[in-house]
Amino acid sequence: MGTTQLESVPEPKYWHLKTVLTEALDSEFSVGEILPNERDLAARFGVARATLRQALEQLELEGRLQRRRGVGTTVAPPRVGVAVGTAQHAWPGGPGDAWQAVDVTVAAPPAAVADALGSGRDEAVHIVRRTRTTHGQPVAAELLYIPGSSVPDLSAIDAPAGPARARAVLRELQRVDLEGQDRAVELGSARADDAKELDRLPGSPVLVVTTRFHAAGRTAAVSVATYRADTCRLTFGDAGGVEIHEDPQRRAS
Amino acid sequence: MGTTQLESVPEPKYWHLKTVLTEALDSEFSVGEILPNERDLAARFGVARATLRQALEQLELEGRLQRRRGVGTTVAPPRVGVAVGTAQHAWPGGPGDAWQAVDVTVAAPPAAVADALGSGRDEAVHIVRRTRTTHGQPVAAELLYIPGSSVPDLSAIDAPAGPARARAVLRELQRVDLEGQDRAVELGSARADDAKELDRLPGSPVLVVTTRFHAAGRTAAVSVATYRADTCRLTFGDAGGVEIHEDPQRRAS
DNA sequence: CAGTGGTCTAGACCACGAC
DNA sequence: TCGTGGTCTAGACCACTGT
Repeated sequence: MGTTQLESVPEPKYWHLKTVLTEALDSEFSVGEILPNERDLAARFGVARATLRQALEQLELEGRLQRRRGVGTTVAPPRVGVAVGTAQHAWPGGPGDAWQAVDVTVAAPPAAVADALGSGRDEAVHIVRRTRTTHGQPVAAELLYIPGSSVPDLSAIDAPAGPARARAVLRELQRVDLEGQDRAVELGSARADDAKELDRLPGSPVLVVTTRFHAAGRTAAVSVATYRADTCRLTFGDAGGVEIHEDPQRRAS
Repeated sequence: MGTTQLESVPEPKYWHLKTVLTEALDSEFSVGEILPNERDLAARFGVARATLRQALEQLELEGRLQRRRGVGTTVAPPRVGVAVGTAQHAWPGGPGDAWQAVDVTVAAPPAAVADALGSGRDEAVHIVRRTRTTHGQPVAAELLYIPGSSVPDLSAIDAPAGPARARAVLRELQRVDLEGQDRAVELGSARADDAKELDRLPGSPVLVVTTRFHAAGRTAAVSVATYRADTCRLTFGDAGGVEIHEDPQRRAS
């Protein structure tokens, strides 16, 4: 008898749906095109709307679709390559920095950040909020934690709250000798405040990039940047080169 | 009257649930502990099981929970820091490499990889499969695409299919002068084959690390590595230093 | 076998965007 | 006001794990 494993592991419907939709996206749709609404699509495929949504959610996670409440579902453009590893050994806010300062506050950081900074858990630090855009679209929101000991001359600053004051704090930072930095990338979900900056719903998947800046033999600042996982591909260029513009996981047609 | 935005934006139930569960995890549960099953939890919170699951899914995405069919839901240990940026300017398979070769085949790569290699879309390349484990747990699966032109002396290899032959191909690679490499990280979902290696369900979120190796003025190899997003934090150490062991997004208690 | 998480259904109502 | 995606319900059955 044929021991060829035939249908012995039935594929979930949403998984099969995803495959079908992926192929349709590759061959029959162009970037920006609007798909039929979820109720129509579900009816067309003969499944419940929840099942159809499970497939759409995965495609959105993979950056193939973009869904907006009140508008519809559109075919997403290829992910944008966002340089993260460039300008190594440079403080944030230096020349060529891709970020835009928003404001600065003084408050106690999250416990994990306080530990990284080696400061007390209730010790207040400067918290600079910055955003990053590419092609006019917001791609990342950042919180930059700077202990007062890293910017000693801040007392002279009299800029009012807002971007001007944030930039003033960053300018002070440039005066310190930066010895090195290290980074970590992990998956997270957008907090309410970040989601707002990124024009996404809270809970959307984000790539969290944590950078520690070392100076004077200790951690002088910590940056926690959240990038939109649906639209971004983080690039770490060790050597100059052209960007990969297509999803390497995407199968050959 | 009071323009203080009071409850004008009601929080979704699953979002509130997630907050409550997060706090409970922080204060009342320890790593490895088993949570009540989904039906009981849903009843306890007075919501439908689907709503409860929406909260659990996000917590799993954030690496706080681990769910296994037929077993239950457990409190996940903190994410493992996995070094990705170390041993720069070294071919895969060199000394100190954390990967384990599984086998090697010859086939045409996905279109995106073929483009990166500058080879024809139907041109076959060597495809080395490798896996990576930490603390006994599988954390990543890799496909390494090597054009025949990068390993010219392969004809002499007579190792049988399997790990031995894969290692032989990698050994040939070491003979070429590596000029540089660049990397990209993005969010993806596990294909069926990778999911199996990673002991996860197909579609699970993964961090896809694409590395291009440059030699002789061209791209000599491309690696596509998929890391379990739930258990891994990818580290790019530019400077020696201690790892951050806690989730920096996690709020202070 | 019993118990768990995974999939699926057929509805309902809500929040948002555009007109 | 209308159409969209987002949330939620109360069930059902399936696939897997351990005993």
